Amino acid sequence: MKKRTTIVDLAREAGVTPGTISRALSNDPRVKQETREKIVLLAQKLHYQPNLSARLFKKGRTRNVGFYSELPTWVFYNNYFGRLISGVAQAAHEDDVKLVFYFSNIFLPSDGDVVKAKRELTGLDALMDGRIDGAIVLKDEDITEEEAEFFRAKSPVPLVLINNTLETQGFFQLTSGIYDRNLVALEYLFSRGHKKIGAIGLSAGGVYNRCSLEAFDTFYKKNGMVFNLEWFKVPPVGHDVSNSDDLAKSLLDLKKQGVTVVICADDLQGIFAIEILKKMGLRVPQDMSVLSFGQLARESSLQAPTLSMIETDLEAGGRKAYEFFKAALEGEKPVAQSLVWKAPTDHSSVAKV
Amino acid sequence: MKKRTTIVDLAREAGVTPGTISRALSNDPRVKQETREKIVLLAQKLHYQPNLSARLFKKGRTRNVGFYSELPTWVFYNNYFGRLISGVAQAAHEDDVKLVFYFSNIFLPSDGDVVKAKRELTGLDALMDGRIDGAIVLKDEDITEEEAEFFRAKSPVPLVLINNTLETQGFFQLTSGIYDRNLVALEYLFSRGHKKIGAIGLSAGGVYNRCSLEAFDTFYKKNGMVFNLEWFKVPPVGHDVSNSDDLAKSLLDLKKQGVTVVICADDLQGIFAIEILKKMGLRVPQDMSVLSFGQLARESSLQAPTLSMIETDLEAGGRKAYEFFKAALEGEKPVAQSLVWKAPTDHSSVAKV
DNA sequence: CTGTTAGCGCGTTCAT
DNA sequence: ATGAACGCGCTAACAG
Repeated sequence: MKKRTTIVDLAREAGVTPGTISRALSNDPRVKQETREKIVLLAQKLHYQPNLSARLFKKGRTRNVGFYSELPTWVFYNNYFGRLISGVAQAAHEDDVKLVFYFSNIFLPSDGDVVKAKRELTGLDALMDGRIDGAIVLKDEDITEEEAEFFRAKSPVPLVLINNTLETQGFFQLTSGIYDRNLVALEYLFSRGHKKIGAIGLSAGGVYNRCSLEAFDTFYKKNGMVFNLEWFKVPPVGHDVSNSDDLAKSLLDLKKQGVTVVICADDLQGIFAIEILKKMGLRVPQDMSVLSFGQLARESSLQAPTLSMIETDLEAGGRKAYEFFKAALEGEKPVAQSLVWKAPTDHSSVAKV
Repeated sequence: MKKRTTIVDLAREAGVTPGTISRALSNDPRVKQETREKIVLLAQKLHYQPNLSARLFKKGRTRNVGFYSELPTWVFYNNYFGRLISGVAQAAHEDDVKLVFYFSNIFLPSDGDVVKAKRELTGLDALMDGRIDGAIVLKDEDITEEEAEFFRAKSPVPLVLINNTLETQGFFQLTSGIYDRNLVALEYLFSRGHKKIGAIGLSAGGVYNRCSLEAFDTFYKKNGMVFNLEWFKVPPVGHDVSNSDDLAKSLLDLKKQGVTVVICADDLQGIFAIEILKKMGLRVPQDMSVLSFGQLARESSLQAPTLSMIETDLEAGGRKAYEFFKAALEGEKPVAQSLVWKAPTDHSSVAKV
């Protein structure tokens, strides 16, 4: 492998000092035209590339933005998170900032070393390693107040929290808006005449179910009705949220109770639900409508006539997260914002009751 | 934002020199136990985090591996490339190396600056910016010999080429094996009795069609038969490879010619083909079998009874690419390898002819 | 055992 | 218009 040609090599070759090279290549007006031309030519000839690491190191910046994820690497082929990341990547690229990935170690075995074990515990520590100017943080669960306090006080790099449900003081945040999007869904379904609305949650104990239920409860109360807790189905602990057997059992029970529409946690769950309903001999959406959140994956678009989506622009969300990172770098006052969710404009996939 | 506490701050506070701090924290045996403990305690108290940028800068390494892509950022939510990237990310993470993304600028407008324009032209130049120890390169088309020559001679960082079809001397390579996988497909289909095999290609002029056709030609000749060029359908230039109208026309034509199975370029194309065949009143796989390559996306798994896949472990491929990067760093001799493609073991989705 | 010095590659002074 | 010197944070070599 070829050794890097440094500014010193170039200076030696050109018979000048490194300072002159630096000035010549950064278009400093105080350098003789003739010298500059000679240097530029020589730089091309020797294929000199300034070492950005060194340059940025001196400046105390890295022009790297971290993306921290506590989820496994399937975020790279997941329609939801992948699109979010895609947005971040685009914004960063246009800004000539590199996107660097950090994954938590919580799934890896500890080797017993205390320092390492501690790092594995919080994971976020790694973001303070000096290799990034700040990070966009995708937590699995809400950040604890203890963690928040620590990073507010000690972190030399700003953190943008995404996918949090609570507002954590002192951080830029882009929440996924589980509560919000369920409200949008409920309003939409009410407008289509649905009164008995079912839902399939995610694994028990998580924020998704909590926030969703809160939205259901609030909305039904506001309309002078009571939400039946039996209509909110939570897959057994440890089960895949798209497990066919669980889904079939839940859907059958909902149907028996006269539920007319089921809200699924993600598009995949929705697609499976539709398949199961059809196998049960039910017509979708006439006998049961199915609704979910996000953007349809390309493969799922075949389901478009039956699956209705409460939509959001995830790539725009990613861009927004990057903007927050930039704002935080500039020292601006933290802002919390939710993804914007919109009701469908094409009503063909949700029955009118 | 808090200022970083540096090794100097720590040294001042502890009443020792930076050298001692460095040794104490890197478990150098030549430091008194008492001193080390004092320093470790103080480091925790002040939340000192060694600046990895500085540390690695001195060592002349970055512990960053680049992933260069000439494809848009949908690689982040694409089932094929996303899984490949996922494998790279896992391997890098386990090795405590960060994954940094580089995207080509070929889709962005030039601002007229000559240097920038040149960079936008090749794109790969950016990989020599000193921020990474090497890179995994996902090109859209094969690397030109001119480019190859340049990087062989001038690049201070090793490049691992993926998705290339040609073997380029002097580089570690993981080819996607378009030729190979088609051979596997053809052998499998012959073993199931198929003699008239159709295929849908990608946009005209690309390597995919070229390599596929070569495989078809070779295989048929070897078996004393002639492959009918009419059986290889190429979508019109500029059309989406899953365009319904084009697919319908192609499939109808294939059926008329007595073709019994169609090989699709990717799983999405395959899924659409199945839908179209069904709409045309044909039974899949009895009247026409559909086969494709890769790993089924989760959403596509609903098609399992009808869509047959020539399989490969893409995450393993990503890991392999990372191994190649490591080997290249160690100065090992370049190796070219193809993804390993396997015929299905469950034959229910391909009819016996 | 610990302090001192030098230097990684670069940009930015301050001189000349 | 250019050279010389310094420093970013850290580690390694050399002293003591």
